[in-house]
Amino acid sequence: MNDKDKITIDTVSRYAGVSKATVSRYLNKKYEHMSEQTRLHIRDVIDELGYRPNIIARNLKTKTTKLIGVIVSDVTNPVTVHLIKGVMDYCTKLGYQVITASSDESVAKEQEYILSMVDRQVDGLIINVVDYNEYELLNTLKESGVNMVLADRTINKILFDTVTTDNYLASKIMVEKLYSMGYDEVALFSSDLLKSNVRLSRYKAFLAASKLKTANPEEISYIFPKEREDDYKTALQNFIENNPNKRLAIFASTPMALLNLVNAAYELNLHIPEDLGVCGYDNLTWTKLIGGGITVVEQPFFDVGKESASLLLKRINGELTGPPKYIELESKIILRNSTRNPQIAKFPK
Amino acid sequence: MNDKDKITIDTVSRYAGVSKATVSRYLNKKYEHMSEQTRLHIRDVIDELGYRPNIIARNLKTKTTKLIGVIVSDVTNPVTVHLIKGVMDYCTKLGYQVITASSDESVAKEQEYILSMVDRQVDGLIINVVDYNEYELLNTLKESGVNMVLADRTINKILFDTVTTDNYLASKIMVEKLYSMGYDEVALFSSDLLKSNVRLSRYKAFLAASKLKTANPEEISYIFPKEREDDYKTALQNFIENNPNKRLAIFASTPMALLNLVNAAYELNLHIPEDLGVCGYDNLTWTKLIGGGITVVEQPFFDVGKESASLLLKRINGELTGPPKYIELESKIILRNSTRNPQIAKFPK
DNA sequence: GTGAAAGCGCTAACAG
DNA sequence: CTGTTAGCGCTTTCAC
Repeated sequence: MNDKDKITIDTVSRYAGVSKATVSRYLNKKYEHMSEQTRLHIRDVIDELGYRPNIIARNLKTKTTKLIGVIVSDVTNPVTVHLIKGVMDYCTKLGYQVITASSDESVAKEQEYILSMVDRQVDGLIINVVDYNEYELLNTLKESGVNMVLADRTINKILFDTVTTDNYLASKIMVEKLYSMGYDEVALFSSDLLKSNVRLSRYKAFLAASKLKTANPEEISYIFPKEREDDYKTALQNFIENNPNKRLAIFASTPMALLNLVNAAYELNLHIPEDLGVCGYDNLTWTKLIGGGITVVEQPFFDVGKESASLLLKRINGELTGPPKYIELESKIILRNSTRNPQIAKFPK
Repeated sequence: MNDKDKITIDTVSRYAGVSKATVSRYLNKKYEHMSEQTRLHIRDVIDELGYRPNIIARNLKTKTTKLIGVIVSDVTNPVTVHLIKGVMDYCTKLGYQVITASSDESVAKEQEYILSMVDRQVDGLIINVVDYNEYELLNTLKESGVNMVLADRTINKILFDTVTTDNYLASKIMVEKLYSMGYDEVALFSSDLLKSNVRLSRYKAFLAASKLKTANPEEISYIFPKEREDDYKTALQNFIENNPNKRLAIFASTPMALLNLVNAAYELNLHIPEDLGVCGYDNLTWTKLIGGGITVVEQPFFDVGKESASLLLKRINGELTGPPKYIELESKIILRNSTRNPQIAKFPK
């Protein structure tokens, strides 16, 4: 970053005894109408000088930055992280770089980051939206032709290409499977579902799957807006006391709910799977270990990222036109020990 | 991204009936020598037009991008992720944006990403280096005055500001604590330690702490370059068989080793903490749950990121000059159930 | 307090 | 096959 001896395309052209245009052609690999001699010569001069083109100058001229902005609701989320990796790997391979931000579940931050990325002239945006409501800015962006794809979380009005997973279907199958394995009653434990379509879909799927098996699925849907340990314990105790002599299972529709559920079971001295069947989202490391393994729904998050990037770059290059696509990738149910053994739940000792 | 009706500083100046220079002053909040009237007027025109400055053009002129590059060895690593978050939060607050890449433990990729980020004129770089060897590029960068800080992982020659954690000290204390709690023999389980100073420090600390307590600490240092489940099982069995009638504990110096160790114990039907004391790195979610909680060393990774960013931005702004700083942040030992109960190990049934 | 003009480093017609 | 020229959209002296 020394200022004096900065080497620009001008330096190179002077040393090589050619024009800047020719050097530029070389840089952009437009060798067609270029003598091999000058090509080699320019190469040598560039080598010798250690010249590196200034991308910013190029960006200004070409009005394209080869930058993709990614805004996720939480970078530290162990699941989201694979989405980011999927985006990165795909983008990197095609010569794009990725600029990341974490909205921390705040719509205000999300908007702020969208704007600052657009200001920075990113070629496109991949967003894991905080809220399922479309807002003014999104419409404006849409109108002004900003390339954007929604990953994982969706908004109610399909304005942009969207890549997500089969939350409804996978959850429905999961719950149905529990019943068909021999459980008499399946409850839902979920984190707060106010803002995300993802959680809502899983909830609806639970209701749909339970409808034919139990009287009031709403009554055994436990939602935990505060994620308080005690609430989980109370709910769990509640569920068991209200269902004596039944084989019970719980579907925890978020990793947080699953974690808290497992913890509550531990604290109440309930054994999994002897006293209680347990399954949930997602396939985190610890789910392999606890109680000999917990049955989970695994979402293809790397692929969600990859597919999002793929759609985005296709839009950017004009390879894809027309109305927004909506893609659901298939989740996988991983059966483990925690749902192995439907039995009458014993009351906590 | 419409081309026709693009609104530039020129549009604004024309509408406002002032010069581009004045608008530029407004944009950069140089209100000192500016009548309130024109200031307000320009504000209104900008509002009305919905003008947004083109950051790229500004970057080209000012030769500063307010972009920070972060290259980590693995973005999906649940620990690293907090480092990134620390960097992001700090940078965002100061108006910088973060461009991220994952070297996937490849020095070649690391170099490639460094170069492409430098080409993109990032103001500075934060790197979680793959290898402790300094290489040519690093020296070149150093000489050309590129601002760079090394986070978590270090290189042997201190070329750049470095922020890491007290790996040696924390590991030493951890092992000493195990002995003082009543364990007779403490083994080390570690992932491959070829390339990272982090792992090497922990290994050396183990040797130092064990020296006075046991004859040949090297012999009970188990390294697993392949991370194969069976190797863990064999090693564990080995350690126990060779130490009959002793209270045994294991220090797993990486999360991977800890995970595999716990799994191996499970498979061998060894109970934690009844048959075996276990502790290790890092404080991942699942360590709270397994066997009523596993004792771990928790590294302040968010702060490592934050401090790295802080140093970097200080260098960039010239608030910090002189030789590279080397900072070790303090880890915290979290005592849990897994080391609660030093007992004679029973042979696996 | 404001404007004119030059230029950041590159690309892309258009000539030749 | 190569050079000339005119910007991209902004900032920044230097005048006035």
